[in-house]
Amino acid sequence: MQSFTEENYLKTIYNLASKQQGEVSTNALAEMTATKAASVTDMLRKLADKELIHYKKYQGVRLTEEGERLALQIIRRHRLWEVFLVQKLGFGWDEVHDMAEELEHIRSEELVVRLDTFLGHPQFDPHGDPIPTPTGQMPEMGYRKLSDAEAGEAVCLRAVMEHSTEFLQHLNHSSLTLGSIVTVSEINAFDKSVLVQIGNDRTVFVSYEVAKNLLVS
Amino acid sequence: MQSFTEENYLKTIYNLASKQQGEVSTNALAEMTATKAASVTDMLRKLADKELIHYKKYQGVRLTEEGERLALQIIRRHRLWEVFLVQKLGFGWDEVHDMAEELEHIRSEELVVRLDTFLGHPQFDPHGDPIPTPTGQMPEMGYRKLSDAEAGEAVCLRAVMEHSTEFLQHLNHSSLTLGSIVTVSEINAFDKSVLVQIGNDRTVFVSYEVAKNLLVS
DNA sequence: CTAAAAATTTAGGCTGGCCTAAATTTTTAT
DNA sequence: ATAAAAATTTAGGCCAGCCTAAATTTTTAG
Repeated sequence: MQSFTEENYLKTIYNLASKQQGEVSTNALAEMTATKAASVTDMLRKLADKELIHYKKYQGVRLTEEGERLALQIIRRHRLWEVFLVQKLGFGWDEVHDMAEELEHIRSEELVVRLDTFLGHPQFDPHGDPIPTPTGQMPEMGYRKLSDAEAGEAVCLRAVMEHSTEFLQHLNHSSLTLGSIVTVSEINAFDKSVLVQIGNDRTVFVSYEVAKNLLVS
Repeated sequence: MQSFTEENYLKTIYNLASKQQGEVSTNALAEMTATKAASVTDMLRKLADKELIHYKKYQGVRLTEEGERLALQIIRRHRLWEVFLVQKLGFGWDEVHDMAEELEHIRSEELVVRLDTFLGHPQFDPHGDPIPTPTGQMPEMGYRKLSDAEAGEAVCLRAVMEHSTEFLQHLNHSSLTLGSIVTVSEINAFDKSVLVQIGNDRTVFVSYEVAKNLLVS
């Protein structure tokens, strides 16, 4: 049985690893967990002793199979609770992260099973992220970034890569909603910003910074 | 802001205080929190420093107004989550205590407000305990114990005073359900056990130990 | 290729919440 | 009234998870 803190490290290692290739660095973990590198090193020794990570000094870190299984279990819980908070309690997608961060640690297999059923076995959380299966598989979505689309293309907004309140509220203001079909009408050659058309009437300016964090298909 | 552990002490002090008059003892707290008396003393000093309890050495402990407000807030959360687990997720009333024990510590005012609305502003939890109001009032129910009823009386089962899985499962087996009207048909003079009639056909034996933990009106 | 910079680990220390053993206070029984 | 028993507190210590400062290793720049 892992502590709250150990679970957070596993989840964070998974999330960082999925954004790059190779090992995850101590510093990156320190930044994500809002602690210092020395504290991370302590915890890595502990997780390595429990065989939840592969760890060689100075060489970064990688989850073991068991570590990945646990990480995916925690991410599954997190995403299911986010669905609950948005769909059942009516929170905005920009409000639920911190609460889900706490709810994900509630220790009960049965609770997750029943929550999943109650929610109708959702496939995606409110940010478009796929919900890992009960057996610990992360569905591969094969989305592209909006910033990689070509002018003239019509694409569907599928997910966000950035979960901060500020980013999500910015999308709210721009009427950029998951599930919308948008047409890329113009790509600025200088700053790579994008003009997209939503429906027939509305044209929205999307900066490169934003477009890089929007996944489409 | 209180720690998880501090919240548990406040809740436990409230619960013990409501079952007796006067101050709550260190030993009683040690038993309820499954720790040792010395550890309780440590925590009492801390809570007294924060002015959440009135505490004089060797004299037992009592909540301050602020302490009681916090305790009732935690109890409110606990009972709302129990309603959620039973009514929305379909858990049995004998299965939800430990999960609610964790859920009650999730830190979000807004979450409690929305959960309450989602559940339709319930007045009682699945064990018949009243849910404290948002402003921190504990509704007074004025129930009696079944063990205090007289032969011939018809009473309604309202709540249980013991929340252990074993006790609740025993009630399940005996078809003693909250809301049922039962008639006390006989009180054994020797062991104070009770025979109650449920509906027209069924007669159930209720030991004094059980009758003492059933509240009726 | 090497020296400086960056990243990481080690050493030693802190706090919260727990423990045991010993000391102290209160209660109970004679 | 007082001695024994029970309850409580104090003293000192442990572990998890964090910290800073110093030491070490790796990476990078010239």
